[in-house]
Parts: sequence; structure tokens; C-alpha cells
Amino acid sequence: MPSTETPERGVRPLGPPRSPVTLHAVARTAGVSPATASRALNGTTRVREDLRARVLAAADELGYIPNAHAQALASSSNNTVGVICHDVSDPYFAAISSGVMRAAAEHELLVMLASTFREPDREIAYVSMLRAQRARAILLIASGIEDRSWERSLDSELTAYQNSGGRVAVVSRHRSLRVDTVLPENRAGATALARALLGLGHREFAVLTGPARLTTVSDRLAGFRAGLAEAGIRLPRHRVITGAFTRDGGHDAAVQLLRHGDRPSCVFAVTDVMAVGALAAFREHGLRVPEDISLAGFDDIPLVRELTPPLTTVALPLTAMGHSAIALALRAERGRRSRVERVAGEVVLRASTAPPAPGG
Amino acid sequence: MPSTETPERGVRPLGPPRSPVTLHAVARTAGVSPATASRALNGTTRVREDLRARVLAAADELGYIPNAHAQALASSSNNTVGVICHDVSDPYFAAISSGVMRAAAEHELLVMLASTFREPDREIAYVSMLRAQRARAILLIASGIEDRSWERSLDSELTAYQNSGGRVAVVSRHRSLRVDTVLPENRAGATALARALLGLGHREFAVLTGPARLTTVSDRLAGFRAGLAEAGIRLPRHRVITGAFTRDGGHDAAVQLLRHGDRPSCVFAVTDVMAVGALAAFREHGLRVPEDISLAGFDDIPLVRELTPPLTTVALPLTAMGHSAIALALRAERGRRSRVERVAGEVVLRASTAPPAPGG
DNA sequence: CTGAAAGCGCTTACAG
DNA sequence: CTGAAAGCGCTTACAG
Repeated sequence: MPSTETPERGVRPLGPPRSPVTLHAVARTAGVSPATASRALNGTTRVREDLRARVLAAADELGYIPNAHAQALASSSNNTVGVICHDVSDPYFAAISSGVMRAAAEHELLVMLASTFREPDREIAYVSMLRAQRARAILLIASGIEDRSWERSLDSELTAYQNSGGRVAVVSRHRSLRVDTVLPENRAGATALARALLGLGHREFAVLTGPARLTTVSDRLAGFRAGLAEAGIRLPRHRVITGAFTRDGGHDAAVQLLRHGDRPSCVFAVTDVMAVGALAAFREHGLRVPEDISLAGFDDIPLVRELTPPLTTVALPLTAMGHSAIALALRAERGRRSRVERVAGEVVLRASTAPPAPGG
Repeated sequence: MPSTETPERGVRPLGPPRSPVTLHAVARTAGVSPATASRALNGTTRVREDLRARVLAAADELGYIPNAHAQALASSSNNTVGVICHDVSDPYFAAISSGVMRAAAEHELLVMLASTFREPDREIAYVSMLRAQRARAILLIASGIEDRSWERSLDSELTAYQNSGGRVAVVSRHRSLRVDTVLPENRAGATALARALLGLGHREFAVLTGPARLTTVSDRLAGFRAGLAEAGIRLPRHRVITGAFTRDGGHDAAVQLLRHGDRPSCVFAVTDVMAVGALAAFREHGLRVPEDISLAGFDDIPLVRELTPPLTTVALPLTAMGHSAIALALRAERGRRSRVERVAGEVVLRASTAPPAPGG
């Protein structure tokens, strides 16, 4: 009898939103006080077994869901952490956040995610919003910018936050912030990479770099330079090309390098993401990697293994770093110095680098 | 005089956490009532200009940050949306979430992100947590699972949430949920892909597929089958290999296909992520793509353009879909049917597919 | 336009 | 162990 069929599917119930069941209601149907109901539900205090059972039954029957805001307000507790990144679709962040999410789940934390879209001011605004949310911790996953006034604003936000009991941890960021830090050894990693590339026989290098104010960039560049210097090799100014800190930035920087008609035998892109763009650019210009030109990156984001050729890089344990950041932030030790957890990078030679061609 | 230098850097102030400044404090130093302070800060009502200025000055001076929990509780408003996904490091999700974050920023919403790690029960648990947070909307970005009892639980959570005024939107998910949906035309897209591949001259196909219970999988598989059927071609059972819905799942499925000694001329992986794994597997087995075997995926995640060869796929506007999901959820229309926004996929032929080798 | 007061939904000393 | 009461920090009718 199709005529009696209720057209429920796809139709939302009418009427005003039913307001959620409160603790009060649960207590009443269980015949106890709200205090007892609260204690039974939270297990904070012993509650007579039969009362406990009645409360639980009532809660279940009424479909009670506690109001987290009321809980946070009353108990001034909170199980939220904030994470601020530049761009959620960047594979570098994706890898780190994977570890963050895992750690958050382990600690039964909810994650509030904010994306700055690479606008520094948004970062400060988000810290402020997360402060308003009384987030238990804030994670900054984004290379810092060396801008005096911006840095000051951020620092004052963070300090105020910390003074009220908030925890802050940053990943891969300027050490000037007085916060717990997971710090990749960018300098050492880049130096090691330089040595490895020198070991392959390269002498003519170029670097595709990001905005100089990004501390990650300057550290890696300096480290690479230092490695070359050990072999008495200098990096001429025209072989350090700056691009945006993105795939397209790497592409454009590579194009610019080639436009000079210049052909170093080996190119180091300061991040894998930029290297991906560079690889595409080389290919578009008919250059074979590594036969015509070697290419190396930094980070070891998962996708570089899928490239042809797979990319030589300095591998960072990105997921573990994300995990560490939360762990660090949660392992509070009042009055302690801010801690720095250094993370070593490991040079991984893959097929994108080879000894320079004899003719090169 | 180095001895007078304060060792501030890296040292956190001592003493107990200073409790944050309250509205009350701001009101008092401004010499007005909390009500007026609230109104001045929020701009909800006209406030005499001089009072307003005093309040703002006081707030600024004291470094006032409102307590979002108190605001949420008092006004029963809330500017948070929840997003539930399987895996934050999956490029498919990354692309979608990019649009989600953009839309969230536009609406001044904070995003609570939850990752299920592909455990269905976690999804239900997170919906419940987001209900407790009184999130304004919940987005489910994850292919649904066809499991009767699980589906029922999820549905009842979501219905209860919606009844209390919450909004739900899902991306790419089973239509059985009574929620707003952004739905890629998986079936039609796969059919169009089949036609295109047939157009290249292929007659021998295999499909690398994910868990059959995932609706996305069954739709794409069915659509592909339908497209082949138009040309009178059937897909033999042994040429439909099931793997996990991941890069490695695609890899393993491809290995399994090759183990049969079977060489279809063209392989369709139901997602790009799986295709990435398949490409690697083919390469490991010495097969050239597309010379020895053609390969196509679905989704057009950004990285497939970086592969060698770049992958033929059915392009979905992933970022726009994420954006739409929020827009849909926020565009409330009470009592309306749940809306479905269909999104067409577009076949993009790239170098990973070519006419079959004459010998094939 | 402004303020006193009630109330949002919980938790937690404080007494029993 | 249990309950009445106060309080968390705001917002918002309700009177002026």
C-alpha cells in the first residue's frame, strides 16, 4: 500500500529545533539532583550504584549530550587544541598533521584547525580566536617570518596565552619564540646533502629558494652553502633563485634559472614541494633528470617517491614531528625553559641525482 | 653589563596562571556596566560614543579576550563547524579541505577537524563529540560504508543533531543519509571514462577497486561496467581486483592482477590514490605506461599531474566541492528536503593512456 | 541609550 | 554518598 508510505526519506522534521536535553532533565527523570547526575555521568565521585544506573539509563533514554561549553565554563577545563598552518593542502603540512591527529586522538583531544593562507596577520588573528576558545594548547606549523613587528605581535599574543596557562608548541620555526619547539636540523641536513652531492662529483650548483625571511629557508640555504664551502665551492649570487614557497614557486624559480642559459649540474630546491615544480620545469625544457641535471629537495614528503625519477632529499620524520609537537605541548612543566626537540634529517639519495655528465 | 641582563628568553614567567581578564573587569575599568561593555564590544546595540570608546580602550589595555564558551552558552550561538574525514594526509581529502577552510574563513567559522583513521565507530563518536560542542554544522567527508547497523547509528546521531538545529552536509556519500549532499556523478563519470578508453581502442580491461561496501567504489565500478557494456564488453570477475582504498591498496591490487599473468591493455583504478600505487607496481614489474599498459584513475588530485606519465582521470572540482559543502550546510532552509548538489566529473586524457599496442 | 537581573548548562566546594 | 547553592563568564530581554 504505497499510499500509506511516509515520505520520510529526505524530509526534515518540521517545527522549531528541539532544544537539547539538559543535565537537569536527566536528573529529574532519574529522580536525583543535578549534582548527582553530573557525578554519575562523569565518574568524578563514587555514586551509589543504583542511582548511577538510573542516571545512565535516563541519559541514554533521553539522548543526553552534555553541553561542552557549559562544561568548559563550569570546570574551566577544555579538551581542545588549536593547530595553525599555512595551507591544509600542502603535502608537508598533511604529513605533519597526520601525526598531530593521531596524538590528538590518543589524548582524546579535539583539534581546531586554522589555515592562514600564508597571510601572516591571519596567524595572529587565529591565535586570538583560539585563546577565546580557551584551547588547551596551540600548535604553530608554519615557518616563521622574520618581520620585527609581526613577530612582536605574535609573541605578545602567545605570551599572554601562556601566562594564562595555555601551552604552545611550534614545528620548524624560528627559535625567537619562547615556546616549545620541534626543530628540524635544517642547517645540518642541508650541509649533509651538500656533502653527498659533492660526493657524486658535482661542482656546479644552483639553489631554488623561498622567501629569505622564512627561517627554514635561510637555515637550509646557509647549511647548503656551508657544505659547499667545505669543498671550497661558492654559490654565485645568480645561482640562488628565489621563488614562492610552493610547487609553482619552484617551477618558476627553475624556469628563471634556465632562462639565464645557465646549466649547473645540480640543483637543490629547499623544499620537496618546490622541487616538484622544478622537476616539471626541467622536463618542459627538455632536460632529463638526472642525466642532464640532478635535482634534490628537502623534507621527504610522501609524494616524492612517486615521481620519476624519485627525488633525492633530506628526509624528516614529518608525522612523528607532528606527534611530538602535541606531546611536547601537553607535557607541561611549569617554570621550565621552553624545550627544543631537535630532529635530525637524513640524506636519502634517490634517482634524481647522479654523477654529473662527463660533458657537463 | 651582562650581569644585569634578564634571562627572559626561553624562560616562562613563574607563579600560577593569571586568570584571563573578564568582561566584568573591562566594564569596571571603563566605568560602565557589564551589559554596556558587552554591547560596546559586540556592536549589537548603539552605545553612546564616549562609553564605547572607553570600553574599547579598557579592553585593549587589559588585553581582554572574550570567553567563547561563555558566549556560546549565553547566546546559544556558535561559530564552529566540524569536519570529519578518514585521513588528513590523503591528498583527496587535502584538496577538498582546502575549499572547506576557505569557505570557513569567509564565514568566520572555526573548524574542528576529526580524523577517523578509517574506523567507522570513530565517525559516530566524533559526531557525538561535535554535538557536544554544539557545532553549527557537521561535514562528513568520507565515503560511507554499507553496513546496516552502523548506518543506523550514524543516522540516528545525525538526525538528533539536526533536530536540535544542527546542519549536516556530506561530500561524496551514500544518499541514504537524510542530509545535504555534494555528490560527484561517480557513475556517469566512470561511464564517460570507459567510453573514452574504448575510443582509444582498448578492449581488455581490468579494474582496481576498493572495498565493495564503499558506495563511491560501487558507483564507479558500476558506471565503468555500464560504459563497457555499451560496446558489448564485459568485465570478467578475475579482472576486478579489490584492494584497500589507499596508495598501497592500489599497489597491492595491481600486483595481484599481474600475478595472474594477466595483461589487460588498460587498467582503471577507482581513485587516483590507488592509481598512484598501481603505477608504481607496474613500473616495478617492468611494464611501461602507457606503452605496455594504459592506466586511468578518478578524482584528479593535484599530484597526478606530476607523475610520469601524468595520469588520465576523471576530474572532480575537489576544492570547489569542499567549499560547496559548507555553503550548503550554512544555507539553512527549514523543513526543506535535503538538497543534493550534483557535481559532474570530466574525463581528462593524459599520457598514461594510449591506444593499445598492436601486439597487445 | 543604560543597568540590574536573570539565565545559559554545567561543576564543585560545602554541608550534611 | 547526596543535595542545595554558588559560580563559571557572558548575553539579553526587561525596565527605566
